[in-house]
Amino acid sequence: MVVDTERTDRVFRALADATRRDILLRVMRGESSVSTLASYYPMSFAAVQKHVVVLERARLVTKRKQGREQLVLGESSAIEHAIEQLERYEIEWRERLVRFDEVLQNSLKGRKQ
Amino acid sequence: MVVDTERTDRVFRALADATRRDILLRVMRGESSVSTLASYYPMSFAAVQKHVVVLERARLVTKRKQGREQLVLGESSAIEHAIEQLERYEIEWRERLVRFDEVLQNSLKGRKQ
DNA sequence: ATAACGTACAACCATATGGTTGTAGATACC
DNA sequence: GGTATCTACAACCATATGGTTGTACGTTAT
Repeated sequence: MVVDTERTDRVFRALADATRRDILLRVMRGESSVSTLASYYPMSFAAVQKHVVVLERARLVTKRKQGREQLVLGESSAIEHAIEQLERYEIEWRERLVRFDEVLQNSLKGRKQ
Repeated sequence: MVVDTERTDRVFRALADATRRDILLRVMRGESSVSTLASYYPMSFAAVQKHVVVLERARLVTKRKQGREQLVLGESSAIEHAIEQLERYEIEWRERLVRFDEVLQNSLKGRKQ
């Protein structure tokens, strides 16, 4: 079950930065050129361009060339992948609660006897 | 809306490592001492202890002392926090699809006239 | 043709990260 | 008491990360 860790690593790593999360929100609302994105943040164009590369490698965004611009667009599948990963933990949690409940039930039965 | 970025950073950062994700799965199944956890991985006790600290700072796990052992337990609220964050992106995505659909509908109406 | 714009990428820097070994303090065992 | 176990933490190292500036190249505008 240690499949896909590379991808999962990259997705969570990409999401672990506030600037990248903000870029992602913007490009899920609609595609935007890299320089337009750069104009929103108090850092150099190169820094923003690097953030886009990180998002791209995590497959959270895609780019398409239009003239001299590179338009960045959010990709929903990677988000879904991340949510699926997290839901595994929720499932574990619920199963744990169920087991706890069983133990509780058994101990109550024990008392009644 | 730039609230809570520190916490979100820490949660995603903590999840961006396969060893930490595995530790998290184990301690959501049931609490475990740090040295027991360490026995599962091909690295030093100190390395695993550091991973636990990272999970702890992200509030993905809690510790409680029992004798000389420190028992680590998964915390569901941080996972839920992370899922909530990700669902924001899903919502953006759906809204984007709705807008796209509206544009499409309008262009179809336009043609009919 | 030349200037301006948008992008990519290299080189560099400071700091963070993930690992190591070693040391020291509590607690449990004999 | 003495020894083994569990944990925490410091010091260290190599590499990754997030930022910078500078350069090069293709595209658009004058």
